[in-house]
This record gives sequence, structure tokens and C-alpha cells, in this order.
Amino acid sequence: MSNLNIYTEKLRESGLRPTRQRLKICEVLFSTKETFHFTINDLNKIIEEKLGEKISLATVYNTVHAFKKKGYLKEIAIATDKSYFDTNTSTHSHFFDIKNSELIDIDINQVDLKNIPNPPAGKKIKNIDIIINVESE
Amino acid sequence: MSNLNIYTEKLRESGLRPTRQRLKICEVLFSTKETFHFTINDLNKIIEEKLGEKISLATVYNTVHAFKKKGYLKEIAIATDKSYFDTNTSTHSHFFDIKNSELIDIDINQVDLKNIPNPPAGKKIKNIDIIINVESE
DNA sequence: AAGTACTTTATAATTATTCTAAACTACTTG
DNA sequence: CAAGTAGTTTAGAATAATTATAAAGTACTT
Ligand SMILES: [Mn+2]
Ligand SMILES: [Mn+2]
Ligand SMILES: [Zn+2]
Ligand SMILES: [Zn+2]
Repeated sequence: MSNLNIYTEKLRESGLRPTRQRLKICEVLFSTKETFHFTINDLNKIIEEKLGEKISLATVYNTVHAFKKKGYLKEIAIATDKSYFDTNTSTHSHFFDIKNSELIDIDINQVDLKNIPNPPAGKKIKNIDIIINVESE
Repeated sequence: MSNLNIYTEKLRESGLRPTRQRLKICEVLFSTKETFHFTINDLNKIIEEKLGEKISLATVYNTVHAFKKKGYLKEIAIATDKSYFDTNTSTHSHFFDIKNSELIDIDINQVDLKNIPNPPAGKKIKNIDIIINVESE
């Protein structure tokens, strides 16, 4: 049985119309057991190659942003030329292998900040991004 | 007395010729008491406005990259559309105010990771980027 | 069935950055 | 110093990710 009905329902609940394009993208993003990281280009390739579908690049961007806004995706704060997204929306940090641009999840419990400094006056902490850069040895 | 001779010497030591453009950029970057954060665009504006000089944008890029390579500048790993650089080259973390794109130094002693997780097999940790995102309240 | 708001799409625009190749300049060497 | 050369600057073109535009298409309401 497909997840189509589930996605349709979820999208409607979110105020997003369950279009053919959005449902395809849901399949790609949310029907795997494991979560994963991707760029817009990655996602576009998967859609074309795995699904034999072609969705306009603008729609892929629109959809990813819409899903992010609804909390179904997270954007990873990493300083590269392109944006990375994550189907794992729980709070967690990452290893990042610069050489092959690979992101690897770190369980929230495995890394903790001690002595979190007080933010500057008049500002409050929203969230903390931790990237542990690694390289193959 | 100007720092020109010092910069000239420093550049020569580094194998970089002390050109008029590089010396100007040294003045802007390294003659202030306080360190600071900047984008290429910021730097270019300072050169034009404060020094009445005009240096080709390509040269500004070239120079910043050369200085970074020599360790006189650090690039801050922040996920924005433009790159940020830092004249503070010591190991430290940052507060980042997304609203006004402001970076604020955090002393290295004020924030520490506890339980740094083991990197994936065959990889070793190079460095750790910590960004504490803040917003005005 | 018709109307409306939302969505998709191709394409253009934007923006940061890098590339190119010609002109220029700092340094070395005779 | 004069000449050679290797490094540097520069304007402008190229690249690449992303966003904007606006027309055509679709989902939902009535
Ligand atoms: Mn960039
Ligand atoms: Mn970007
Ligand atoms: Zn992740
Ligand atoms: Zn700093």
C-alpha cells in the first residue's frame, strides 16, 4: 500500500494542496525508513532518475521551502555554496566531511555544550548549530 | 607612524609582494585595535569610502583569499548567501544575529563541548564550528 | 459548472563568486 | 641600472545557486 493517502491528508492539514508534484516529492523524501540529507540538485536528480518524473526546478524549490516552513524539513546551517536540507527534523548536530560534502547525523545526546555563554544584552538564544568538520585520514 | 613598513615586511615574509593594493587592505584590516568581521562587500565599501581608493573587486577577493591562506584571516562558517571573514584568527565561536547579520565573538573559554563524539570510522576531526543564533527580543 | 485562489512552469533576473587574459609592477640578476 | 620574469591587478565575462515573473494549469468551494 502506498503512502499517497497519508501524504494527501498531511498536505491538506497543512493548508497545502496535494498536487501531483508535491506527492511525488513526499514519496522521495518521506517514504524511506532512514532520514537523509540532500541539496536541491540531489532531490531533483532523484525525482528524474528514480521516478522518471520531471518537475520544474522552481517547483522543487517552492516545495522544499514550503515543507521547511511547515516543519517537515530542516535546513542545515553549513557554509557551502549550496543549501542542504534534512528529513530528520529532530534537534541534532552534524559531522561534515568537506572533501565529499557528506553530512552525518550526531545524536543529540552525544554532544553537549557546557557553559553556554549569556547572549549579548537584549538578545536571546534561538538555536545552536554545531558542525564537526572531519576529513578522511 | 604608519604600519606600512610592518605590513611590507610581513607580506614579503609570506612570499606576497607588498603591492599598493595589499598594503591598503592591510591598513583597513589590521590597523584597528579591535578585530572585526566583514564580508567582501563590506571590505570593498570601507576601501572606497574610508580610503578614497578604488581597488578592483577581483583583487579584493584575491587578497582576502591570499590572507586567509596565510592565516591572517579566518573565514567564518556561517550559512548565508555571502562569506564572512574575521580578523580575529584565534579559535573562537560566535553569536549570530540573523536579523541584522551581525557576528559577535565568544571567548573560547566561555563555551566548551562536552562529550565530543567519536568521528565516523576512518575520519578524523579537523575543527568544530559553533554558531549560537540569537535574535533581539 | 463556474469561480477563485493556489500552484506549476519556463524563463528571466539576481547575486556572490570565480575565471580569463591582457596590462602592469615588483623583484632578481647581469 | 637595464632587462627579464614571475607575480599581480584589472575589467569584464562566465558560472552557479537561488529567486522573481507572469502566464497557463489545477484543486477546491459554492
Ligand atoms: Mn558562496
Ligand atoms: Mn545560497
Ligand atoms: Zn541531519
Ligand atoms: Zn570572530
